[in-house]
Amino acid sequence: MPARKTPRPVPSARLDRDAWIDAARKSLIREGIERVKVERLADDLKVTRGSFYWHFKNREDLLSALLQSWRARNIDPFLKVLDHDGDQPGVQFRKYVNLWFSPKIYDPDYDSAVRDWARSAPKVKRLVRESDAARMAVLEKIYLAMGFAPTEAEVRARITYYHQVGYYAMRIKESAAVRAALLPTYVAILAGPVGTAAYEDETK
Amino acid sequence: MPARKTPRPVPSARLDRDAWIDAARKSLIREGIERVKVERLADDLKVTRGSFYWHFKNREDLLSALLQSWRARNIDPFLKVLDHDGDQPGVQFRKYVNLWFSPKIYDPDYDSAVRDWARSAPKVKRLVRESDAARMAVLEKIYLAMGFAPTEAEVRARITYYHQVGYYAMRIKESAAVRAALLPTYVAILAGPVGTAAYEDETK
DNA sequence: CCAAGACCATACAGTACTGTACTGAAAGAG
DNA sequence: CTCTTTCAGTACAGTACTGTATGGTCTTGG
Repeated sequence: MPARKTPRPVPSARLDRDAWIDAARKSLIREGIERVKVERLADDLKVTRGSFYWHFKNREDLLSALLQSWRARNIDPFLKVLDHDGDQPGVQFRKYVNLWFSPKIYDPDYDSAVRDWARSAPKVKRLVRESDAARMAVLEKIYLAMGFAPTEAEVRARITYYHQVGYYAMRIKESAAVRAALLPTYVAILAGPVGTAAYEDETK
Repeated sequence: MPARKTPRPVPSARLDRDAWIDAARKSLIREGIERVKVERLADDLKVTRGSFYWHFKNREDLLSALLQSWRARNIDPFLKVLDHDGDQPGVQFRKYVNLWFSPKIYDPDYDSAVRDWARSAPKVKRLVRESDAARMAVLEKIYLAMGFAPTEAEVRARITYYHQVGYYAMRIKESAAVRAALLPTYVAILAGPVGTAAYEDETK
């Protein structure tokens, strides 16, 4: 094992696996999985497909790598919200919601595109279903900690989560200002007086 | 669709435009627009593509016919909820929500599939955006009539509508019983005490 | 400097699709 | 019964893709 992998300042324009995966991700988001074609990606990257078949066994290989990259990137941040046991529910709620406003961490278009992909790919469908369940369970725990009764906590978690999925599925492009202006009303309706109080405590 | 065609008792197994559009719709819902191919549809319908190119100019012609059929089928019912001015807001709300539980009238999978299609087709994107705005405006009017303040009516309309889009985007398959059991809690959270009272008045 | 790997181009074979031109058959109107 | 319309099959040309085989060209460690 050569412990000395030179961290070089990009001397060559040559590609690695990640370059292809990245191109595939962009294409997936813009045009859907059925238009993620080896030939087109090669054109985008200004190389021939010869390069691709050196890095990947075939198209399927690329797609499963792409799916793994999505998993690593768009799921974990939501689960980590519960990591600090000392946090008040209001803080956890705020941390969770803030992720939806943090494009550097969480890319909702990527989520929507993978969700579309799941339509025709059972493997993808399974992974998306698991991810949704995991992220929704976090919300439900937060609502429970806020003091809502079990059924109500479940329904509030659903409404909050589905609402967010729907919002991004609709691909609305609103300014951050507009979203921020409506946020307090959202919190009041979804988290109730308890949530609002806790939320405001923490934003002071 | 002004003229009335002869109501024939299906003497021949021959196809008309609608047969192709119907096959296209099913394929769209199951596999996405990029897999709606003339060749595959011909296989499904057990004919050759010779038939297709008699009914349609080309593939694009089929797709735009498909989009029109979606529009006629999945938009109008929601707009008609406001037709009877005499209805109480609670009644209108119930009528609206009931559409989501009426698979014979409204097909949410069709909606989601068209929404996916919109990703890569600007024309579709525009139509979907208009449809969403129209259906959401109906909800907002209902909430206003219930007595909510403008901003709150807007946010409640958003939450309700996005939530529904999200629910169907996630392709959850729950029994009607489960959904019915949670419905009162949904109504209580989304429509508040006012909506609940009106809703219950009308379901007695 | 030079051999070994890492990366890319070229050429080929094959598949799935679109669209056009033409031919064939079957049903209803006269 | 024939003629026209309506629908479907056949044949062809062309495009966009996948995947394989093979050879070429840089880069780097020894």
